[in-house]
Amino acid sequence: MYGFNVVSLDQKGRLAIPAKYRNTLLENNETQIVITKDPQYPSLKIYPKSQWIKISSKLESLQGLDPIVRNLQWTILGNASVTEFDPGGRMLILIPIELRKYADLVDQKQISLIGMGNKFEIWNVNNWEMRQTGGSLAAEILDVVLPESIKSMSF
Amino acid sequence: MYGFNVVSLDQKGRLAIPAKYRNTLLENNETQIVITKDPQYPSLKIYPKSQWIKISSKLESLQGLDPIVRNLQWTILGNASVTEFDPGGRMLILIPIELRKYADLVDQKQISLIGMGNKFEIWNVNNWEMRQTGGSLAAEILDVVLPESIKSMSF
DNA sequence: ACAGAATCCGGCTTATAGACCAACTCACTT
DNA sequence: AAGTGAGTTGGTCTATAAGCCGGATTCTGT
Repeated sequence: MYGFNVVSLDQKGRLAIPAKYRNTLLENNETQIVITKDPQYPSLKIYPKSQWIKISSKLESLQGLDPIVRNLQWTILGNASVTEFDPGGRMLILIPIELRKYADLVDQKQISLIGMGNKFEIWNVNNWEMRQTGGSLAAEILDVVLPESIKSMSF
Repeated sequence: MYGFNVVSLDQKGRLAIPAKYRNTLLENNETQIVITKDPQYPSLKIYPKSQWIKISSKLESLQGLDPIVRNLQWTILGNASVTEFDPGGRMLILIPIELRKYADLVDQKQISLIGMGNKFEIWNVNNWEMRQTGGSLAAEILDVVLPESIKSMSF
C-alpha cells in the first residue's frame, strides 16, 4: 500500500478508498479504518484498525500531566473517527467537518492520498505539492539534521 | 470511543451520551460511569466504572503528607459522581452544579464531548477551541519537548 | 406539618444527519 | 466492440439527537 494518488471528494464530502488498497485491506481482514489528525502537519492520517490499536493504546497508557502529552492525546485520540466497509465491500469515508477544516480540505474536490505502507496520509493537493517542491534534500542538510540513529541507515 | 462531538444540554442541564459510545459501553457491560474534575484544566472527565476503579484505587493507595497528592485526591475523588444507564438503556447525566461551575458550563447549551478511548473529556466549547490552537504542533517543538518514550513512536 | 416551589426523571415527538442501496458513466481489457 | 469493474452520484430510509411535556420527588419556608 504505497504510492501517491489524487482522489476526489463528492458533494457530500465522501472519499472512496482506491480499489487496489481496498483489496489489500480486505485480504488482511482489515474491515475498519481510523482517520484522525496528524499532530505535526495540517494533514490527516488513515490507519487500518490493527495499526490504530497499537498507536492508541500506547497513547492512552501515558497517564502523566505533561501538557504536551495531553495535547497529543487530544489531537490524535480526540479527533479519531472510525469507518467500516459497507456490506457491499465498498468503503466511503465521510471525513468529519472538523478534520476537513484542519487539513484545509473544505470545498476541495480533489485531494492527495499517499500510501505509506501501514498507513495513509491525506493532504490538500496544493499543500502536498509545496512540501515536495524542495526536490531532494541536500546531502549537507541531511547530514546535519538527521538523528544518529537515522544517519546509520541505508536507504 | 474516540472523536470530537458537540452535544447539547437540555433545558434541565442534562447531557446524553451519544449512541455510538453508549452502545460500546453497553456491549462491555459498563453500566455505570463516573464524572469528576480534571485536576489540570477547567474541564471534566468521564470514566467508565472499570476504568474509574483503576484510577481511584491507585489514588487512594497514595499515602503520606505530600500536599500535591492530597490536593489531587480532593479534586478527583472528592468530586466524583456516579450515574447509571436508565432502564430504557439511555444515559442522561445530570452534571452536579459544582462541576458545572468548575468547567464553566453554567448556562451553556452546547458543550464539547471528546472521546479519548478509555475516558471522555467535557469542555466548554470556547475553552476547547482555544486549547486547539488551530494549527499543528511545530515539528521542532515536538522534537524538543517530547519524552523519549514518545519520540520513538511513529504516528 | 403542610403547602408551594423548585428540582429531577421518564416518556413521547419531530427534524435530520448519515448509512445504506442502487444506478449510471467512464475506462480499461480482452 | 462488448463486457467488466471501478469511481461517482443521488435518492431513500432509519436511527438518533434534542426539545417538549407531564408526573414524581425533594426541599424550603411559614
